[in-house]
Amino acid sequence: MRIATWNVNSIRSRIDRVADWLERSDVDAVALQETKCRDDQFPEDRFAALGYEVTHQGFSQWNGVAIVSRVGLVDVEVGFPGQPGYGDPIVDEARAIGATCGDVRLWSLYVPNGREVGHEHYAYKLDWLERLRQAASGWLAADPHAQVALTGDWNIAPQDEDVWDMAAFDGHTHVSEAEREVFRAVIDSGFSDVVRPFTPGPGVYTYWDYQRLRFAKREGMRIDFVLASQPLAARVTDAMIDRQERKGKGPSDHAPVIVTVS
DNA sequence: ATGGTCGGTGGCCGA
Repeated sequence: MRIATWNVNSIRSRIDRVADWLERSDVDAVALQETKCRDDQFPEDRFAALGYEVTHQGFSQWNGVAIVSRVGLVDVEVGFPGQPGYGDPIVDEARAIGATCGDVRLWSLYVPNGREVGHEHYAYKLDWLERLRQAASGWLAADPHAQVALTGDWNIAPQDEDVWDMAAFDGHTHVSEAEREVFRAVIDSGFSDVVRPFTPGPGVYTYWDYQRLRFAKREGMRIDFVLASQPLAARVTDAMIDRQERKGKGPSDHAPVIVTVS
């Protein structure tokens, strides 16, 4: 079984590329982020034509998460228990959706960006991650054999080598100690990054800003992760970051991350 | 050269 995660930066503008990629990638279940559409705008028929079921949560042009699967898609959970909202008034955001695909409990997560250290959105990001950690920790406590994959755009570069130049990020989000601390706390709750062992750095990234020729200059960030519960991690036989998908006409600014599970 | 690009939108905001 092959599972993947991909921040597509608008599913409507990317659908042709995503469909082409699905056809040749032999991926069974994909978590998508930043679909940037409402449920009724999601191009479900394009996935159905390729033999994939879809579940999606999207309210507007912001955020939006989906799971696409050809190995079953059951027990859909929109949002995780305790997931915070944002804004004034506080409203729910489409940033998390879970489903069981095959025997894997797959989560598509779009962690809040944070905007600036000290910003209201930054506090929201930290709270969101801590709440996620609490929920995920609870799932493992309830079932030590749970096959859980927390996948998505985490908007955190956990190590210095996960950005091309730490000096460029001095004082910015994604690299702050508070963000790294809560990311480590998720790991310490019983998950592991199952991609890194197969894609060692430095200089290995999943995201490259559209601006300033970042991709051509190999100046990226590693912010998209597949964190697997230990029982699932033990089954992982391969992983890759499909950076080919960052090339060509009309790419997302993120590459898909693919994991092979025995 | 202190910007540079995308996406969705609607006459900017978010990334």
